Amino acid sequence: MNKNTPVTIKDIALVLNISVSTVSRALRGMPEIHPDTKNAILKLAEEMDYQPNQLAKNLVGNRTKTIGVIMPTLSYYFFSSMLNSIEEAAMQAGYSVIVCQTNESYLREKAQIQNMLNSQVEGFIISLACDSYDYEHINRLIRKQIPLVLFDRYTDKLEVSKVIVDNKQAAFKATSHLIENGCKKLSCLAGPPHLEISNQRLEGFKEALSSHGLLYDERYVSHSDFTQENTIIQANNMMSLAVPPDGILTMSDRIAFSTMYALKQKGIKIPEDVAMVSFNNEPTCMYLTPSLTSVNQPIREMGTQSVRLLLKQLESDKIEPETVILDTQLVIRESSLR
Amino acid sequence: MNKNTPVTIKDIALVLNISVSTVSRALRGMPEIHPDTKNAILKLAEEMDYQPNQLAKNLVGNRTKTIGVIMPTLSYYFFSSMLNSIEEAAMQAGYSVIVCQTNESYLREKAQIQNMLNSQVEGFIISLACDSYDYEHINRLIRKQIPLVLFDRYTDKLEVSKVIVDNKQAAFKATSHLIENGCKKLSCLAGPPHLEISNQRLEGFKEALSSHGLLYDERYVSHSDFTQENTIIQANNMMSLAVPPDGILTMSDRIAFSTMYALKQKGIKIPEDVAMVSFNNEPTCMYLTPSLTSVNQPIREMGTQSVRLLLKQLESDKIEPETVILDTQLVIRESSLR
DNA sequence: TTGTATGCGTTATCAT
DNA sequence: ATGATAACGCATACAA
Repeated sequence: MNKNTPVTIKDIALVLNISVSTVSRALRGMPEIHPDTKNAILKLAEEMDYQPNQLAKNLVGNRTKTIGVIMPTLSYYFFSSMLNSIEEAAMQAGYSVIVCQTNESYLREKAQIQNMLNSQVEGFIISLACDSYDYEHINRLIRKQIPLVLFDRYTDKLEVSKVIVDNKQAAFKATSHLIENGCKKLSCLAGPPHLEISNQRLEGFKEALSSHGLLYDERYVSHSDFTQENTIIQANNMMSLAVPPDGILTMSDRIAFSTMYALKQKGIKIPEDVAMVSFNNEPTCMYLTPSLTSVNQPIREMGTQSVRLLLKQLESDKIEPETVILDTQLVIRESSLR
Repeated sequence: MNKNTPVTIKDIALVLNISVSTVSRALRGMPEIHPDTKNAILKLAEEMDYQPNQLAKNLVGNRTKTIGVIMPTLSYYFFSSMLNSIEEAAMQAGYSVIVCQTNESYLREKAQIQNMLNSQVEGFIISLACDSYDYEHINRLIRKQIPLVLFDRYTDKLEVSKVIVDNKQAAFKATSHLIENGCKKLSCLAGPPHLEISNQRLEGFKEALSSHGLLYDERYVSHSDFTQENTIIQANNMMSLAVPPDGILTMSDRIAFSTMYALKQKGIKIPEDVAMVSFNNEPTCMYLTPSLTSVNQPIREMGTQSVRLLLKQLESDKIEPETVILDTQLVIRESSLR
């Protein structure tokens, strides 16, 4: 027996010598149907191991009840955890989810959105790739009136629904915490400069400095992608300044981990020589020595809200873009206390 | 303007007053077509922003060129990294990938496989959930002759293609390494007992003991799910034995991280009091203090091989199950050296 | 309660 | 080079 072609309602109808519509109705549990026929159909379907073809269903129904999720990567807890939360919320609403990773590539982002569109996803939840320097692909979605929500990696250049945290305020709190713990010379290892989220956090950093009477010095700010190699180089540069910083704010735990590694190699003590605060509060933070102080984002809530905003667009006839701004908590651990 | 229904080849045909078949041919770049008509069609398609409906294509073609990947979770580097590697290999072969996470639940595994099946995926790459205690859902795939590859979390109860590492040997090497570094009383924090992978590693652990003249003592072995709470309890129990272990083999970095955390709380020094070796070599291993010795699995290679085995089944008419066993490397770091 | 006919968007076979 | 028509698997309006 070769790759057997799947059994269809037609096959069932043929065997039972009835019409496909009757089979279709029975299988979907429609009311107006004779118990006997219904039972016969259900029994045979079971025996033949009938599986409905979702493609066909979706095609005729012109609905897929599927939402597409675009992630920069799934190799970081923040995003994979968001995915979990989105999936759960979506499932509760009767939607299923398909995901893809852009690996921070604009091209892949564009291509994947296109693919999902062709596969008839009904809406998108997107966190932009690092090098998404233009937004034409997103604008197309908007023009096509495809429901859409951005989270975390958003941009102000688009009029869309977003779920974000108050990044400026979070960075302000984090930086103030460093200052209050005695840091005088602060450095910021930021993310890519064209990421709005990065700039917002940098703003908060600056404001904290000035509101505590400290001077902002550009030489103490560097922009990194999230790679380990790059980050280590930048961290080392920073510590080689004539007056090295005594406190560092990193904008992602990924950056922080590499930085701590670099400092450790050089025998620089955390928090004694340099205090550190970071963003994301990945589980790894608590496993490090010293454990890492980090800004927690309410991942579960972000997932729920993203789905909520999307459903709102999905289920009503278009609606104003809406922005949900959630609170963060600074989770204080050893790396910033002295 | 309301949620505009997508433009189809029919719409294009209508506007140009030609037949849909001509449009279809032009769009697919078939040869026998007049340059003028072709250009007109392409131009209009562009203008109307036509997007082919993949559902319809797949339905008529009776192919989706899609493979389904079932992961226990994506929140661990090993699996999310495998996903990357699978995606890359699949893409090269012209297949796309859809993923889902079972969250270690048998029920979700079963349901998700069913969903993907209904969505006409052509084959599966699966790593079994922790509590997949029966394999009937997998057996159905086999009976239906759906191409299938298991990786990492496999079982010997199924005759299917697998991509795994030599777990017994890896555990043997890891354990021997501990013994050679002076450990006399070894403990093993294993995974769930019904996971073949867990048992294989336990075998290797035992063999290493006996081949070094050490006694195997069941009290020094515990089985944990991968949760932090559970692991911490078990680690603490282990250290409360009359003669606590001076070396611990953990079967996953997730278990190791929690264990190290527990030991740190109790002021137990690693590696001085207890040396540690683990499995998976997640990036976090190098960030810990002490850095964690861990068994590396060739993730990229595992992904490539999984796809290769799947393609083999996909593209020929059924083939004998094949098992690929890959080598591991023990990456020695501070946690095991003394 | 059941069957017939039509359509979902696309490809493919056969004519023309 | 182009068009008409059937088909993919299923749902549904309408008839019977």
